[in-house]
Amino acid sequence: MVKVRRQSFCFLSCENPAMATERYNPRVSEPRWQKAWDEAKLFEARNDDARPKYYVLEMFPYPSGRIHIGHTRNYTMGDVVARYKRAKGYNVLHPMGWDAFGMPAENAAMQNKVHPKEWTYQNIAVMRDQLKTFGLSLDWSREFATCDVDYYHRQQMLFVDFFDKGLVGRKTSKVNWDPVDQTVLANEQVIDGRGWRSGAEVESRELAQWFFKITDYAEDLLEAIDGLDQWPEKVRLMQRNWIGRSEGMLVRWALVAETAPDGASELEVYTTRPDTLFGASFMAIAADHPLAKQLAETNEALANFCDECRRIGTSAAALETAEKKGFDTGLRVRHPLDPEWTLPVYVANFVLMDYGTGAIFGCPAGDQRDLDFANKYGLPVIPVVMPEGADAATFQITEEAYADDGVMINSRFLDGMTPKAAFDEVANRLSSMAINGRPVGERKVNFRLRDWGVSRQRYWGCPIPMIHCEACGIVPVPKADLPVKLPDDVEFDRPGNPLDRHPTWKHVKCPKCGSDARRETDTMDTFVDSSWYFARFTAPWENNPTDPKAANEWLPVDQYIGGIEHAILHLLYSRFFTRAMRDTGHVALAEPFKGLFTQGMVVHETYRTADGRWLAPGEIRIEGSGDARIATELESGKPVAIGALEKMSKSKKNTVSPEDITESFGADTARWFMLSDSPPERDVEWTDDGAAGAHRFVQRVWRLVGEAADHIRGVAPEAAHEGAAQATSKAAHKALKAVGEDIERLAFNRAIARIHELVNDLQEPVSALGKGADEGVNEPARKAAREAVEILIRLVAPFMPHLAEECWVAMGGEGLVAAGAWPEFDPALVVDNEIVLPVQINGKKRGDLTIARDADQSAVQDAVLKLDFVQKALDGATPRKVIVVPQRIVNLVV
RNA sequence: GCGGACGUGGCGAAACUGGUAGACGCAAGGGACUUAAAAUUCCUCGAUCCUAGAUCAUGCGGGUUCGAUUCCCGCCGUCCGCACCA
Repeated sequence: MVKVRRQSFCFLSCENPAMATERYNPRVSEPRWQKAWDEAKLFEARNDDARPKYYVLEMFPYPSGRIHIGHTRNYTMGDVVARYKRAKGYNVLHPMGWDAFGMPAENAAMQNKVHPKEWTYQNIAVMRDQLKTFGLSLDWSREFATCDVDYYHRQQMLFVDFFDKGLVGRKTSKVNWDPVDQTVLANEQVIDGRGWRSGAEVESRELAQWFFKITDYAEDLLEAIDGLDQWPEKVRLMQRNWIGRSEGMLVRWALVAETAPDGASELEVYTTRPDTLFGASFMAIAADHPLAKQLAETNEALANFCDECRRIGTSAAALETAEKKGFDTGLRVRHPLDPEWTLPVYVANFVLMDYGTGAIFGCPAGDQRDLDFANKYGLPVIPVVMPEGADAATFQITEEAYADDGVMINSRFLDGMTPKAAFDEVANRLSSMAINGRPVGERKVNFRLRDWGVSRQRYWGCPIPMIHCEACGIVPVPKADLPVKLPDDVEFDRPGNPLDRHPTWKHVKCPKCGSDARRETDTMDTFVDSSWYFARFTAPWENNPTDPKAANEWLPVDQYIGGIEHAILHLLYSRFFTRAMRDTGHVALAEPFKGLFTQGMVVHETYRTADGRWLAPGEIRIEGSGDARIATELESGKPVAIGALEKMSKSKKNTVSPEDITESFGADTARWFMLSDSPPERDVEWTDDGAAGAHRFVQRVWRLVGEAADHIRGVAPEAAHEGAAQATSKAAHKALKAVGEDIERLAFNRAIARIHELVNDLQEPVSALGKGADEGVNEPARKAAREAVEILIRLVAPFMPHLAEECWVAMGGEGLVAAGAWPEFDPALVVDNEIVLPVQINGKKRGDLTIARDADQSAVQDAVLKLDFVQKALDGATPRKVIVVPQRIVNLVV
């Protein structure tokens, strides 16, 4: 059988005289209803609406040029929630905007000689039109792009406020330099030693950078994760690990004077295991430690070793198994609890300068790295913790360190304690001792989280509103002088920052002293732009960054939907920003996103020719099915290898464009398909069969409604509580209850299954309406059918809003479905008076018992014992045990 | 290496706090309608055994329980995150 990729459909019913209904034509209907919603301004949220609010937001897109089918799944999920909540009576805010600054616009400028601004706004125009064909219930009146002067103006105001509040800093530090993009990257943007966007190997450079002091909030950002109970556990865990809190001590070790270089008298280390202090056998410092640098000046071998460590440091990913290496500096330190005991100081390649103090004490018995190191250099290994019940006299550590809980040994006054008690004992002793006027030991909480470097040496970003003055130092641009606008006349013929080489832009007068000064030419990391857009949506017309009243009413976002790839960066930055905005008076809350949902991707098979070219789905033909499928290239007729399901990407050409679907099947079909079958958090595979199946269902609903319409138009809807029609009403009300619950849980695939069931259940009663029985007798059936079909349309509406409107008209309904209320289910119709209880014998199902719902335990038991198959199984004996689980099951043990 | 998630028909999956395993859909096979196709519609569809019916089936091996896809222990596999964090 040959399958053609896309089928054409005749939209007129093809010559079936029994059914006069035309096929549903989305190409005509969809634009009509989009226009109707638009004209009614249905989705424009008002800030003065008294109804309870609901804020649903999908992560806004980068305007790369085309909307991707993967985007639309994300937006469809949000749209189902938005439409459902609107129907439930909420004042819903569901906005859309564009994450519009960033590198690709500059790349386009370099390659195609288009100005980044022009490129970006053109892309936005195209993508906006594409999005609109999906019939999303978005409030387009609040739309903005982060590259709008209006938006980045307010971002500069925030930057100045943060600066005044001490939340912005500037420091010279080692940064990750991306040699391809010629810019600095945050730690989070370096993945396996490579730039997250360019993929180039990142170099290490010293630069003066602007920082947001996210570490000021480290403790709070960590603790508040506990309260984010509507976030996926996975994301919460990832954030906890990223922040990486540890409790330990700073310990200052005195240097043995004869071995110390000029001016150095102590070595400060950070440790989480002061309890193992008596197991120490060496000190290790980072190659970049000041002491190492000082010693290297007069020790060439050491200098060489440090250089080697630095090189490994930058390409660490490949060297995960890198051997532990050290260099004995000759320096020695005194043990703080035994002045007679001195230890050697090494420079070691596994000690990081930017964690703790860049120096550690090595306890080989309790740490695998230290043990490897000690074994290599013949340093002593003294076990100080042994497992409970082991023998202290014989317990030894040779190849494997013991890092678990246990009992202290070989540790003088700590012997016999638990490590925890020993920790406290050592902490107390060291705290009360002094060295150079400071305590020898101090308790200290340390974080893995670093401050957020936001300087980027780029043009297409928000200018940092700061001025460098020789006399006054760093001076913020006065608010009255904001915005600092990007100049339009820039050249992209060379790498580097066009702002920096612009002839006039950076020359300004110092706002303080009036002398010649220089503008900051760095722009902000684009993650800054997306760290507060959700707040801006609450009052995008406001002159200040926010209207605090509006922001506080709308925020937090009730349901935020986006990709798992933002689990750390974007979400952590946004949580920081919200706190910083709180502390500068722009909002009154700390957590921006109450509910978070991370959706799966849309994936597609890949196709590749023998000579390695990727082919698009449209360039091939598939024959056969299952494992026997064979693909051939249309143009050449040559065989094509069918590859793995992968995230749709341009490079692999396995993309499906939204137009492919909307132009043939319509947006409703695409929306329905993308939410069917796969749970929303999982990936969904785009298949043509699946899309065609979804479209069949669109037509099926349309036919069902068309079939019913003639018989129920003008009939008042009313549920049937008795008689044959009751089954119809029960099916509808049960589905109504279930679908509502499923949408609340974002279980769209389950909701869709329930709607399928309802359509199956309604088919027979609807068909029966036409079979001309006496009108009086049919009246309850017609009323019940009317009600059930209305419920069906309401249930379908969040998923397939255009179809729902068209069906509503066919039924002679009034008003727009999109403006209508979600019906309420009748509790009496969702329970059955008679239930079917499965009956098990010894845990295996042997039959059913149909019995009144309210039958008590003994009645159930009596009825069960009378059942034929039970009597047969018992064969006259009495069961040893009868287990009756009310409303669930009966189990007999014989 | 550390941490986490997951593993159910040919496929996507469902099964609420332990209670009928496979709802719903896709694919497949067969029939009806049609000159024919499309569309529609009806039936079959986890495996094994000869039908009735039974037995076996939720990655593998154990355990707890009247009863386990669900809880516990140990393996195997897949995916994700972190990665010398002292």
